[in-house]
Amino acid sequence: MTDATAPLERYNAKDAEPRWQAAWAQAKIFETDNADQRPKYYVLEMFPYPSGRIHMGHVRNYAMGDVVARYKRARGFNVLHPMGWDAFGLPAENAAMERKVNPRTWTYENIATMRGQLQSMGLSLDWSREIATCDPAYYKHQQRMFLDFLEKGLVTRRTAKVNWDPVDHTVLANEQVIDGRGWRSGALVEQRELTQWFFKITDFAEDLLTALDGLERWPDKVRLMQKNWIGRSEGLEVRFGLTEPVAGYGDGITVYTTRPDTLFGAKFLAIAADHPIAASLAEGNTELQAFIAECQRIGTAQAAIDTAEKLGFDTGLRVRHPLDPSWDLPVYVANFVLMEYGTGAVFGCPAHDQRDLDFANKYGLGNTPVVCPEGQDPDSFVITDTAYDGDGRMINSRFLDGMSTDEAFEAVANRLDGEGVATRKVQFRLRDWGVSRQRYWGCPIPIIHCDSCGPVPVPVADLPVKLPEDVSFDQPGNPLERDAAWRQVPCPQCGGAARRETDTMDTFVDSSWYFARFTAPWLADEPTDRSTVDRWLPVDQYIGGIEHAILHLLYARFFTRAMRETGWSGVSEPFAGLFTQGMVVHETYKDEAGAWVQPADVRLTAEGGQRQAFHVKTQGPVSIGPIEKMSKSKKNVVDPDDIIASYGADTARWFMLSDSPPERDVIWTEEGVQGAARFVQRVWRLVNAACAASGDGAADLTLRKAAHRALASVGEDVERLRFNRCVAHIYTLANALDEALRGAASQAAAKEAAGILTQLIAPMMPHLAEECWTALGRDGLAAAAPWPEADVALLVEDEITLPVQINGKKRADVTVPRDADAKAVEAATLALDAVQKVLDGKPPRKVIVVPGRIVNLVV
RNA sequence: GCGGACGUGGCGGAACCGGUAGACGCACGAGACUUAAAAUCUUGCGGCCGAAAGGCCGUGCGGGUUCGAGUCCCGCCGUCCGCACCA
Repeated sequence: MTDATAPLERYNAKDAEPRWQAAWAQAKIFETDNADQRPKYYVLEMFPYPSGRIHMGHVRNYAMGDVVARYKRARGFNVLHPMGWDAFGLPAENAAMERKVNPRTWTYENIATMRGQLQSMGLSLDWSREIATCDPAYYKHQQRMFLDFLEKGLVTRRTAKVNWDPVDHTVLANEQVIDGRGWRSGALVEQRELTQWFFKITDFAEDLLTALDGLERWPDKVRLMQKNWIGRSEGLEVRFGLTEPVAGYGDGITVYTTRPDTLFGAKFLAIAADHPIAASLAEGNTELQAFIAECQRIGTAQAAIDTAEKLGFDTGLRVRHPLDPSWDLPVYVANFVLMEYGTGAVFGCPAHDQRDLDFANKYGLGNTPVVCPEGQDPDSFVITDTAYDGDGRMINSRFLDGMSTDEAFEAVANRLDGEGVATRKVQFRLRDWGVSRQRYWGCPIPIIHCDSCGPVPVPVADLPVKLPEDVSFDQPGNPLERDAAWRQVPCPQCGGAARRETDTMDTFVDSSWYFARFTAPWLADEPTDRSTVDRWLPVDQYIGGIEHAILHLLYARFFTRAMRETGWSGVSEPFAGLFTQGMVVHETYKDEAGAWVQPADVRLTAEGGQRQAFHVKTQGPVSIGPIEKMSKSKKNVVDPDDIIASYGADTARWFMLSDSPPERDVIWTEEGVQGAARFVQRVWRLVNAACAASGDGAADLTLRKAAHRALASVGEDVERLRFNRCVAHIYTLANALDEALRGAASQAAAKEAAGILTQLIAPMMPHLAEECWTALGRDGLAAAAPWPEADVALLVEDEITLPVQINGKKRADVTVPRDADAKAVEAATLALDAVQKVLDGKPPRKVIVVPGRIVNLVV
């Protein structure tokens, strides 16, 4: 019943949104009080890198987090929902080189821009807790914890082979090398020997692995990825005695194996090219030197590894089999053995390892099967070019014959262990986290190098070690190394001339504890306050991209444990609930010349279902390409500012939450945004129509049921982060309200339903909700209103309609009272005309009644 | 190669513990209002047969379990993701 005399003005987002943002800020309703005694809820989205402008991925991420924050607030929780900036990193230095701006200036300008953009989204953030990791007030505490970790033995400095990114001129951690390339630069990574600082993440390998089981609100996928990354295996370190000692090395080679059961199938030993014994042997052996050099050359390029043949070099050395001193095995240097894993040496069992088999076949070493699959005749079991790596019965293995592989493993382990030849060893794939970066724009490592005292920690009282402000980027490399004034300092221990560590910390260190800092970012002297951090952590709901499944999420788990060890927190796990959202993707467009065209320049038509695209300027045809992740290179990006300017933040948020399940990619389409914009206006019309309703109330009960059903469903789905379903429930309620207004809803019932609709949209479209709240004449702010309780009595129907199947096919419906028992349902079903016609006087062979679900007759 | 996830209309997707497949939205068609367009409203929309009532087919493919399978089991095919010489 819309009032036709005075046409309703359209909802004006441009006017309403800043107005409500100001109202929220003034009421300070999103500022969180640590002393508030209500149950806490900490919701956090991964903080952004201040690259310049926010992108649609940010909009999606923060829209989701904001729904949770606003919903939990309405549910009576003391919600912490902070925002900050992951502000150190290479792009600032690249900008400095390209545009001659100071990295700090560049970063803070970006922060200002992006803060404004986030604020225009209407996010319910506590801006009073904002932090930037490049602020000395932040990294001071990171330096403090570095020193604490050092004292606890959780930081070490050692020479190691590291991944060197030749484009970014810095070292990368293993986690930061993707397919042999730097995660940022995409450059092929080289191996270099450097002295570096390491965080001893491997000290926690076992705990990081087993604790994954307790992270029940993490995606299985992420837990599995971390599990594989940590890569635990149980095996044996076995010493093979050399028939003759090697000068400068010793008289035995230790290998690591997870298959000691197959020891009687051994045909050779293989050692890594950079194994110490290989180095000893290479002295004076130019052939071996050449082979080692060749291995190292191939070893740096991932592509080569994929195709590289198994190559070996017979050293001429012989070792004795640990279970039979009369049995000698040749020792090869092989290109497939990694020095970094295990002991850098393996024994080869060709029959039961494909790689060993390839190698043995190439060098004519033969094979002896020692594990026979169940059901296979041992006498006819022969291995030619496919190794058998499964379980079975031991054969050709002397005292092991007849045992299972597991029994044989134990028997060998016990025997060799008893003889002092082998020890059981749990091996991890995970390696220590190298945190040294040869870059300027990062947290300085608080160490001073003194020729007489070695590396000396900077005294806590002298923290922070601040980055020098006046730096030049006119030369490649790290400006800190060239800054003599900054570098040269007296040794804190002996007072002699010394120099600062010029490496800075990996920026992943910065993001490994920011969630803890948010709990009390104002603390000047300490990183955290124990009682505060212990009350807020773990984060109840963390939301971010899947790309951090290993990197950031593993580092943060380590760092939280290290903080626990050093007393800065009492918790072990940083994130109790994790949600990984999908990407924002978009169609790609190309003009006739094959150049990428940005969506803003494309006009789409769809006459008769045939989609066509034209360039808005030239009117020339544009071809529609595949849907891909938004990227600058393909120009398929949509600027959030443009969307907010033309449609408003609520429309952008609503569209982001509609349709696609949040963990999947969402396809950004112009039609979709327009659909969202239409719904914004529709809600506005409905709420106003409800205020003007004047029906006799005939539709009231139906409407109230619909409203409370939506209320219950939306609540349940927000809790499970199924925002696309929330959207569907809200549409259903809007349809019901429309229907009821056309029918005869009373004003009271219409306004109640409109009020519920307003509260349901409030977490997603908060500005529109405030405007509707005011139109409905409700007090205060919708953002501060408690969540309405669903009336359970309205959720159940008195009568239910069940489908009736005959032989599994639906043939009729039967309507029965809600609490009808199986007998009554059966009787009602058999009385149906449609059923009687089929039965034709005969009784059904079987009747299945599932109360509240279905009836199935077998005839 | 190893590990994992997924496969439903023109599209995004829904379907809880095995119980009415396609909710909700987008796109599209027809109609109303309008001089016209936009907006809005009504209506249709998996395929085939039919005027309709209704019937048959249908959740990647082939089998199986079950009164009943998108859902469970076995075997294929395809797509995506992660790891990748890890001993």
